[in-house]
Amino acid sequence: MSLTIKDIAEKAGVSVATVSRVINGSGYVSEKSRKLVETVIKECNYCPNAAARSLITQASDMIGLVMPERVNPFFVKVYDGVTRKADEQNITVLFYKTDDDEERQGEILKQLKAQSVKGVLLTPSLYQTSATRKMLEQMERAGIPVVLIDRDTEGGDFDAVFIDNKGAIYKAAEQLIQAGHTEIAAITSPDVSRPGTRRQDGFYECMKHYGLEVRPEWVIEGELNVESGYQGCKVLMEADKRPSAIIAFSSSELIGCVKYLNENGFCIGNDISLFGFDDIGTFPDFGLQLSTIERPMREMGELAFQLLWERITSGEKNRRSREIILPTNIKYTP
Amino acid sequence: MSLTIKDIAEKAGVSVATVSRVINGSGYVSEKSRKLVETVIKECNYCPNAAARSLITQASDMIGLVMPERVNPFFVKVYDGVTRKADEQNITVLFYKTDDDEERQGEILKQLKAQSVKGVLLTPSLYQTSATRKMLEQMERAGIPVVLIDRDTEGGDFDAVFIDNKGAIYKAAEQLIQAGHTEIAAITSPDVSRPGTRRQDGFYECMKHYGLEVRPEWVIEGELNVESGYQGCKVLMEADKRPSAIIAFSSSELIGCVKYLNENGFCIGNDISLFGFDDIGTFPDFGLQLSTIERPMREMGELAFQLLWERITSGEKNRRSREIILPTNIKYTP
DNA sequence: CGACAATGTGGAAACGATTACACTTTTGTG
DNA sequence: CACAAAAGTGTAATCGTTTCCACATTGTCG
Repeated sequence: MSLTIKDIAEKAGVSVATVSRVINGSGYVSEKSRKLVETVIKECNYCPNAAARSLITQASDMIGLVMPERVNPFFVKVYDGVTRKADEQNITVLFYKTDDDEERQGEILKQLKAQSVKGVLLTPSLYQTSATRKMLEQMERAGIPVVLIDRDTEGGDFDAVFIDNKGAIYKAAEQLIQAGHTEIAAITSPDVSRPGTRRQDGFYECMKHYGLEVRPEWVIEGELNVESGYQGCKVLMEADKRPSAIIAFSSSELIGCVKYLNENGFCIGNDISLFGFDDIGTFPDFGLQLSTIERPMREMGELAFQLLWERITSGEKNRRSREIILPTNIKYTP
Repeated sequence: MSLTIKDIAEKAGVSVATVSRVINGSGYVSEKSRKLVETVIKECNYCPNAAARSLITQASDMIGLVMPERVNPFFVKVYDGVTRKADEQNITVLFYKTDDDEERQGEILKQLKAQSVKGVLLTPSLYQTSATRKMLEQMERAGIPVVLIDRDTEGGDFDAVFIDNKGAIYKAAEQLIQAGHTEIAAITSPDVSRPGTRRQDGFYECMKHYGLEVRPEWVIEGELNVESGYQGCKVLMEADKRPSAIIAFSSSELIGCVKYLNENGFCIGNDISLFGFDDIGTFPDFGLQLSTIERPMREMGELAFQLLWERITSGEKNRRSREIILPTNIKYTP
């Protein structure tokens, strides 16, 4: 159908081997041949067939990025970071979502291996079965490095990039305490995931450290969505005793709080202090007086890619696995 | 390295042809052989090499999605729509960004062709040179269908999905007029792109239709970013004669307006009415009284994929090219 | 000048799948 | 029961590259 290397060879009056050498810049090629072949290639707008090349070299110029979701702002920004660095190396990123479905995740990994990707960046699904384990082992054996993002996996020691979720909530609570707050409530994220439990740890640890009581009725279990933030906030504000500050453990819950407070005539930053994660935009732009915890999401993606790239290029040396824990940044608005 | 079809054939005691037939569900295979091969495949977790398959069939299970940016909320949502539908067909989407660079765009298209993608979804870069034209022609000839998204291209008639940008601004202005506004200002988007000019058309047309004057100093040229919205709003509000309503032609400019108005103590919806595109979240959640134009971005991606898919599966029949113009949805908040 | 390295080139064997073709066995039909 | 059609199987060619190897040419040095 399309032009092949053979056509180019014929047009240039050389052998396919020579054309190949020109394309890959390998082996000996005379200046004359090189120039000749190059002009023919340009003229014909020839582009070597990726499949054929991949088949013989047992490699491709792709990596896989496997995450639970695709539109969630957190993952979008991580994706952005990854592609920024990947673009630099002319690597194509295959972005797959698992919907936190283990089965699906296994299939995706299998497919990625079939595509001969150079490596895989993975945010493992919450619950783990053997399917993934099996595939990860196979990738390992096939020399396809894996780097984890944001979530841990049991067994297998991989390079990984995490966010300091515990420290984030700790710092947020500390900030509030230092500003004089003692009655602090939390709308948590579910503790099925590591990030979730770490955030809870941070909260309890900070409160304990400063000798403050954690009222059980002031710890509301959120569900990572706007609605649960709204309802949680409602419960807190309608209680006999109101907290003076609320920490929302996710951006959706934070928005839920904002929504409730706005609808019910509370003045944020005055009637109640709000703290939360911010994946959305910049709240101050909207005239909202609340404090946020900022996670370096893009940087996370960039680092993950770099870790992976080192593994890919270093060829199995350097076998101790590295774990990077990125600090968050507090934007405090009194 | 990995298991090949040959290994499976040996283990199952059949020929590679039979294994291949089982995998592809083609040709005659006895029930006995089928079961046997299937269990061996499952046992070994075998997955056929994508490159080899692609090489012989001259096809892949991928399509290309080529857009100016990757993190812009508009494109993210279109991407979401595309992948939703693509997932259903087990198609992998290669998402490339051009940065509105023609050169780059040409390279990407070339690469996509090298990958034997099944089709391409494209939002062409603003300025067009011959590189893209050349590649599009080549794709056409190679039987790779192309569907345009959001932006037009000169020459070549492709299937396309657009948003009714003219109607959007027209309806917005109309809404304001019917609510009694006569002094309406606009912060436009640059008229280098089709969507940009169409929006301007809508504004002028509506004002003309209702016999209202368009004051030149009330039409500020924005630049699709927060800063230009902020500055534009500032100019409008500091003028001797203030408009009673502002239409921002993009979401970033809208945020810029909100920011300026908040910082300077204006009450949105009271001192001034605001209308704009909304790619961000839902402003009412943040307690903001402003009206927005909602574009069906995800639907746009879904439709674009469907158009492409029909082209891919229908094999060159149905050659009149279709153009879909999607209506926007006005969320008016008095 | 002869030997040996360095440089340049092309032929042909891979890579791992699909599939046309030939062949054997089973089934169906009058 | 004969004979055609249908069902089942395997061999080998093929896709478009890369790369090993053999070979030819040139340059260098004792």
